[in-house]
Amino acid sequence: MARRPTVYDVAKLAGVSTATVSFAFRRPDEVRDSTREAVLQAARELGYVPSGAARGLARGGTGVLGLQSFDLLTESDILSPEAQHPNDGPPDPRVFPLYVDEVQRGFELECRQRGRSVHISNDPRTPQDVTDHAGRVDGLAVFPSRAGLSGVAGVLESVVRTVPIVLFSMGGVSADDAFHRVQADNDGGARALIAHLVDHHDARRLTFLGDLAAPDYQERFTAITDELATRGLAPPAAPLTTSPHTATGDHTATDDTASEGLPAANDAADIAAIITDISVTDLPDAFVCASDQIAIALIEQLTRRGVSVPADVIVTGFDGILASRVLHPTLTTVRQPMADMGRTAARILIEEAEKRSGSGRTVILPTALVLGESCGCESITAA
Amino acid sequence: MARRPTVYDVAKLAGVSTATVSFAFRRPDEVRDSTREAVLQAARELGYVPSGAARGLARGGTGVLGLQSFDLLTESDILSPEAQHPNDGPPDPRVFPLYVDEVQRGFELECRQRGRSVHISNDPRTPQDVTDHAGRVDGLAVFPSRAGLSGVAGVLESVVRTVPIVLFSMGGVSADDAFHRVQADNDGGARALIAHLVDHHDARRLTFLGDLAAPDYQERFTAITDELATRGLAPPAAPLTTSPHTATGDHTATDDTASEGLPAANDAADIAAIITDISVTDLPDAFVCASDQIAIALIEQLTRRGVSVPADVIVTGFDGILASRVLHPTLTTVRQPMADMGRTAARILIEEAEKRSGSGRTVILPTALVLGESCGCESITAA
DNA sequence: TTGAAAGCGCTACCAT
DNA sequence: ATGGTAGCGCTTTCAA
Repeated sequence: MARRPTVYDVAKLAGVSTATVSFAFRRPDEVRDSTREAVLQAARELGYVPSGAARGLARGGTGVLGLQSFDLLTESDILSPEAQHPNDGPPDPRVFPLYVDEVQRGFELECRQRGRSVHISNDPRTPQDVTDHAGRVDGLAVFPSRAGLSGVAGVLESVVRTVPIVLFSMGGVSADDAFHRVQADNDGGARALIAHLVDHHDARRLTFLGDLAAPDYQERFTAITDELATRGLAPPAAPLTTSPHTATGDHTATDDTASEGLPAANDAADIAAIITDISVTDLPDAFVCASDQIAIALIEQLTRRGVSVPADVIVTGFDGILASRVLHPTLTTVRQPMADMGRTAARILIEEAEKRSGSGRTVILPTALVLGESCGCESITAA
Repeated sequence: MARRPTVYDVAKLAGVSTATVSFAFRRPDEVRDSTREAVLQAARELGYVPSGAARGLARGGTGVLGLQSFDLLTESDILSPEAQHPNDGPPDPRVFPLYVDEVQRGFELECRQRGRSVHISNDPRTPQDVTDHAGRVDGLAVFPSRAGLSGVAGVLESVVRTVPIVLFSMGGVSADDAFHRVQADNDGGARALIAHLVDHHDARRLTFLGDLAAPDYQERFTAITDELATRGLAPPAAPLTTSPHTATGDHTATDDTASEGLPAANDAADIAAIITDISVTDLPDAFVCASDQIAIALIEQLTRRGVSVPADVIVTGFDGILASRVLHPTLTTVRQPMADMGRTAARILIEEAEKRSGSGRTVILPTALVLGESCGCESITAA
C-alpha cells in the first residue's frame, strides 16, 4: 500500500496551492467550479484520504465522542460454564445484550443523529489509557468499573478539567464537581419493588445480592432497607459486604498504592461463590438481586439444586435487560431507561463541548417496575 | 473549561524540555526517576491530556480501527408501527440486536483484546464522509448499504489504495482487488435449507422474499434456485426484482449521476409493500425469506390476517439473530457466525495494517441450519 | 539523560 | 478566487 498522499501531492498534481485543495473540500462553493473539479479529480487519482489527525490538530476538536466501555468478558463470570462460549455460538441473551450494550446503543444512535462519530475504548488499565483516550475525543462518557483500582479513576478528576465527562450510574457521589452524571432513579425503583413484594406477596425475610461497592447497587440497597423500615420490617440480609478495595467506580483520588498490588477485584466471582453457597434449606421469602444478571445466575443455580422459582422462593432482578423478558421464569425487575441514558449522555457531551460551562449537570431518569413470573405475578408459560 | 494544556505548558512547569515530557510518558525508563516524577506531577497539576490528533500526526497511524455502520433506524421499517418506538421502551428483539449489532460486537471484542479502540461512523451520505472517516483510522470495516448510491461506494475503490478495507457480506463481487472480504457461506446454508424443506417437508412451491440488490440475498437466491433445480423443481417466485438503482453495496465505480437524484432507495419499504400485498388465498408451500427480519415481519403480517405459521404455510429466515430464537414461532433459519465475522475482520485489519500486502484476502465462514417452529419441526410451546 | 529543532498534514488568516 | 504561510501539539532524530 502506497504512502498516503497529502494535500501537497494533490495540490501539485492539480496545479494549485494546498489552501485551494483544502477549500475545494471544505468550502466547495468558494472555489471556481473548474478548479474544484481539477482538485477532486487529482485527489481521486491519487487515492487521497485526508488525515484526520492533521485536521483535528489544525482545527482543534474532532467531531468524536468517546465511550469508555469495559471488559465484557468478565461480566459472564457468574454464569454457568455453558453460557461462556468463547467464540461464536447461538445468540445467548444472558451474555448479550446487557445493560452496557443497551446504553451504548442509545449513545451511538444519538451520536449518529447528531452527526458525531463514536470512539469506543477499552477498559483502561492505567491512568495513561484514560488520558490517551480522552485526548482523542471532544467528550467522554464513562461506565463505572473496577477501574477504581490503581488510580485509574483518580485521573478522571484531572482529565475533567479539560474534557467534558459524563459518568453513568455513579449516583451518591459528591455532585459538586465538574462531572456530568446520568443515572436511573434507583431509589424510586427499589421502593416500588419492595412495596410490591411486601404488600402483594407478603414477603418479609429478604436477602439482597450484589456488591455494595457499586454505587448503583448501594443506592438500591439503601432504598430497599429504608422502604422495609418504613413498613417496620428488618433490613435485608446482604451476604456480600463492601470489598476491601476502593469502591467500584469510585473516582476520588484515594491512595493508589494501597490497591495497586491487589489482584483484579472480581465481584462476579464473589457473587458466584455466594450463589453457590446458598443454603437451600433456609431460604428467605425473596432474593432481591442488584441486577438481572445476578438474578438469572441465581435462578439457574437454584433450579439446578431443586429449588423452584417462584414456588419455593421469589427472585427479583434490576435493570430490565432483554434476558429478563425472554428467559423463563421472566423476571420481576425494575427497568432502567438504558437507551435514553445513552442518548442523554451524548446530548450533554455535545452541548457541553460548546458551552464549556464549569459545573456538572446531573440527570436522573425514571425507572419502572416490571412484573414477571419470578415473583409469581405471571404464570409460567414455557420452560 | 480551560484551554487544553500542551506539552509546552507541562515542560515549562516541570522545568524540562518538551522532548523530556514526551519521553516521560512514552519511555518512562529512559528518563531519570526524579525527572519523570516532576513531569508527571506537573501534568497532573495542569490536567494535561495529550492531544490524540497531534500524536497521530507525529507518529503516523492511530491505534484505531473503523467500523462503517449504517442507519439502523430504517432497518425497522418493515416492522409494524408498534415495534418502532422512537425512544426507549422495553427491550424488543425485533429491533436489537440485529445482524449488524452482533457483527459489531465481535469486532469490538477482538479490538479490545488486541489493544485497539474502535471508531464507529455513521452511514456515509457523501464520498467525503467516507474519506473523512477512513482518514481517522488504521483500517476500515464496511457493511453493505444503500450507500451504493450517489457514488459513495465508488470512493472506496480509491480509498482502499491507502487504507486497508474489509467488506462484510459482499460476496459475488470480483475478488481480484485490494479489498478484503469476510462473508458467510450463503451457498451452503441456502442449500441445506432447501434440502430440508424439500426432502423433509415436501415443499415444492416456494416464494423468495428479499431485495436481490443485496449481494448476500442474491447469493442465497441463486443457491436456492440451483438446489431446487437439482431436484427438478421450479425456481422460487421472487416478487421483488432488482431495484432500478445501483445495487445495494455495489462499490463499482458506476455512473454516479444516474442515481444521484434518486430518492433514498428503501428496500424495507418495498418488502413491506409486498408483505402487505401477499395473497392469503394463494399461499406457496413455503416463504423462504432472505433474512430473519423479513421472516419475522412476514409472520407478523400473516398472523394478523389469520394465516397461521407453520400450519398454513412454512416460513424460513436467514441469519440466526437473537429474535429468531426468542419470538414465537421460533424461526427455522440459517445461522451466520456473526461474532466471528466481526472478529475476523478486525484481525485482518490489524495484520494488514502492518504487512501492507497489496491484494485482498477473502474469508468465508461456515453457516449452520437451525430448525425451529416456523417450518413445523419444533412444536410451538408458547404464544 | 536531556535539549533543540525539524517535521507530521491540514486549516485559516492575510495578501493578492 | 487563489496563494503564501504560520501554526496546531506531539514525536523523534541528532547533539550536547
